[in-house]
Amino acid sequence: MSPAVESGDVVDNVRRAIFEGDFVPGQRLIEVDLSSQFHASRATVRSALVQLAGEGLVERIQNRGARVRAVSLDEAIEISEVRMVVEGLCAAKAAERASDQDLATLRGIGDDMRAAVDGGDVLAYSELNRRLHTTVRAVADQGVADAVLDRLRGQNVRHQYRLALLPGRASVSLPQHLEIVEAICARDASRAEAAMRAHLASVIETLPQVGSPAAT
Amino acid sequence: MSPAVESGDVVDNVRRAIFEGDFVPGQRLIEVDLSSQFHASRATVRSALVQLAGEGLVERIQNRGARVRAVSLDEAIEISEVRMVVEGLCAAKAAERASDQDLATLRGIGDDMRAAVDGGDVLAYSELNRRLHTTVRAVADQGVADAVLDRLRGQNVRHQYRLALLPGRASVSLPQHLEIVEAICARDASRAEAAMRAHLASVIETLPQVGSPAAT
DNA sequence: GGCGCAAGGATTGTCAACAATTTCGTCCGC
DNA sequence: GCGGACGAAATTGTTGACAATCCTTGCGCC
Repeated sequence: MSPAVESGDVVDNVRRAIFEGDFVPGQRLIEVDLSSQFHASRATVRSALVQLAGEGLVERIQNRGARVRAVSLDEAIEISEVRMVVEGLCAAKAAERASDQDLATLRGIGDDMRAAVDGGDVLAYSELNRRLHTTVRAVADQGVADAVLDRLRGQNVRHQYRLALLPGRASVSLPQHLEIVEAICARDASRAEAAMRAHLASVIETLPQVGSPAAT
Repeated sequence: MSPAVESGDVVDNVRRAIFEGDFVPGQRLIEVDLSSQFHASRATVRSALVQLAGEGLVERIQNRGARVRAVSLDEAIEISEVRMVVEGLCAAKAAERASDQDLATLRGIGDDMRAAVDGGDVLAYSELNRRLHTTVRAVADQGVADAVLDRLRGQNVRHQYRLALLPGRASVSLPQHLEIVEAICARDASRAEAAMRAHLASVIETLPQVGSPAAT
């Protein structure tokens, strides 16, 4: 059916299209095209583009339209540096605030990670990686940090994604992940922060190897 | 004159109005009112509100319009916690990257701060405070961190502002500021980070004393 | 007197048309 | 052959009107 589409949907659709690579970095986003593609009015699309520009996913230039923002390797590194300190903060908060239930969840993720690496299941490990970071942030219950991280993650999904597929990456990051879990379970805030920072520092070191992301 | 007003101007005008207290937290921002006040079309105002919502200055609810976002004390603390770690990162980067010229500038600010506190010039000290943080960020040359901090600062200007006026605050923060300068001048990244974090931790501790900001 | 409820006003969301700007191809002069 | 001016096409920016939604107010009913 020709769907009735409201404002928020267009934002979500375009965002998802960018994440999934349907719109590649640098690609022009022309308002009429999007409006026909998503069955929304041009005003709706326009508003969506303004919002996405605010999220840093889209670059808008006066009278010249919008395009998918391309993040350079240098910028991806800067993003990861900020992530490092903010996720470090979250880890510290998580160590302070985690309930017994939370700790059990974290330990479970750690165990599953070990199993995934043992079994050579890269995909499962990647998913667990995502879940560990998400859980730490949830436990930290730090809304501002969470919002900042969401923004930053959106901007370099492409770099992140390629990182997980590097051969041998898992065996490097597994002990780091386990150390994060242990530190939080020990309710040692500064150790948890240090562990998270060490992990992300290692990610940053690895980033140049994956290089600038090309098309899918 | 009835001025021709373009999109970006409305954003700037509304942002400034919020900063200067012309629009108080919680106040509704009605599109037609703003469009007549700033001599812009409603679509332009609308776009500006979407953008400001992205900056966190304005809260927009579906079909209910926009209002100036009120940040609670709790949220101000969270914001400052994130600032603490990100400015810490900037301080560390600044220590690594500062040129001799930069160091001279920082030392100059430090000296002026000492003088301002000696002379009891609270206003000058407040301005120097702002300049020290700005300079550190500039020297760090970390665009992403800079953008994050800009966003965060915009959200709690009101809290920040009141903090500087607390009696006796300057004598507490002066040595912290000087330690930041010294650490950067010693090109000691981790010491600089620690100094910056200690300073902002002290700010966070002080925040509850200023309380929730009332109207001007 | 309090409560559900409908009508009215106020405000936002959406749309289509128009104006302004940029971009790109073409043609002319050199 | 090459550079610059001209013009058409493409695209964005703006405007006014209309539709949808929410809030308020006043009325009837219990």
